[in-house]
Amino acid sequence: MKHEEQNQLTTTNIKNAFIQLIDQKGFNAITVADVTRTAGVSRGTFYVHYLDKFDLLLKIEDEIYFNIEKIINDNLEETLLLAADKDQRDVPYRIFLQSLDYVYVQRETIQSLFSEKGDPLFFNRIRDMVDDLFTSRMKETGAKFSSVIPQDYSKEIVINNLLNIIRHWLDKTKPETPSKLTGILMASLFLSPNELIEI
Amino acid sequence: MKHEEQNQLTTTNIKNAFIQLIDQKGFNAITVADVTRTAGVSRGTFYVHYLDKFDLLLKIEDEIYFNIEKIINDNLEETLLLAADKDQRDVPYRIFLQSLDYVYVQRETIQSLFSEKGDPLFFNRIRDMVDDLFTSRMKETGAKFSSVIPQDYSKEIVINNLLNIIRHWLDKTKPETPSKLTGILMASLFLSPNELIEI
DNA sequence: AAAAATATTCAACAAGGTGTTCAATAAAAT
DNA sequence: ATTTTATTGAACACCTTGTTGAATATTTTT
Repeated sequence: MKHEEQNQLTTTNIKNAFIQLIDQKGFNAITVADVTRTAGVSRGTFYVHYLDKFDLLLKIEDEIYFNIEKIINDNLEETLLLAADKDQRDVPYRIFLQSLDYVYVQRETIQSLFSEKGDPLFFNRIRDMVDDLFTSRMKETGAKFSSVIPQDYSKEIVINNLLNIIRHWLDKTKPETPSKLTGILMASLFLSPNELIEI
Repeated sequence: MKHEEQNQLTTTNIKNAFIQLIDQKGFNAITVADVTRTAGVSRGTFYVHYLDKFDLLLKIEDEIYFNIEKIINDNLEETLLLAADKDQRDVPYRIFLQSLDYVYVQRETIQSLFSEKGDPLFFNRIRDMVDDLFTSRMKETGAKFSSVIPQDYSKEIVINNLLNIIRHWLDKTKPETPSKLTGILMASLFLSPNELIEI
């Protein structure tokens, strides 16, 4: 086995063991010895690859974070090139669908990280990224938040609505297909809480 | 000083020191020695009152949890006694206002617990409580979630909308009055994300 | 083929936190 | 006057941490 392959194999084993342990006992309770025992490597090896368990967590999260960011950015750039009014309406739909396709593939890992046993800050980090992209997009298109209620609350509602739905989706044992959920997300944009309750 | 007063004083000092330390270094990084040093008591004393830092956290959270639960329950019971259709409409308004009055008084503590440095599970615990009360209330009144989108998503949106707004409120350096926020919460019930964005 | 670089293992280490225990002190309650 | 309660401070064994160094095996370079 080549050095690069060996390297790859070890870090993959460590990462898999780590996710497995998050589900079992939760991130906080994990020790480095737990991870190396589960991964079948020595404790010394762990410290060759990572500073500590936080560094390992960060590296797993970073990969997901930057992949999602790229998917959204690529879609936004494509849209700018077309610049026809008709195509602009598809933007959220396309972003939802392509992001969800990726999230669906990685759902076991993402679900573990998002869960109570995982890293609560990761959800916030993703939320802030979406928030930033959304905000700069609004500036570009000249859209503004309504002032029926204070603007910071409007923003909070719009962003959190989307991400809470996705988080709920990930928690389900039998999640809908990404395509189905994209439909739900699109529909949710036009529904008020009051309309979701029938008396 | 009487024994009971002394007891009270010590636990209060410990609790205050604990909240202060959550803001400073975050719950995870806190050691028992940190708490006792800040509170000005010996480490031995801490273990007389609490099992560990998790027990201390739980006791602080429990007080807030049960107070909020009581406020909501009292309002729901009152409403059942009146039973007139007109009064039923005020129910959410009264619950919001009275809950927020309490939350506002305790906002420093609650904000610390809800923050990234605090205990992310506490927000979920409050959310689940509100969810349970809301669900049983809907059964009593015969209300149902709409099926425009799957019902579990409808529920998710309604509950999270309210609690995310409150969390955002707590994060503000200059939060609105409880009365003002009650108005925002009531208005949010009739607004869809789409209506919150002006193109 | 020989030398150098890389990946891993194992054992040892000090440092720091954990939760327990116990003797000592002081004040309040009985 | 005696007992109960609250606190202190020190000592204890245990665990996890991150570091280090010597040993081994395999791959890469020369």
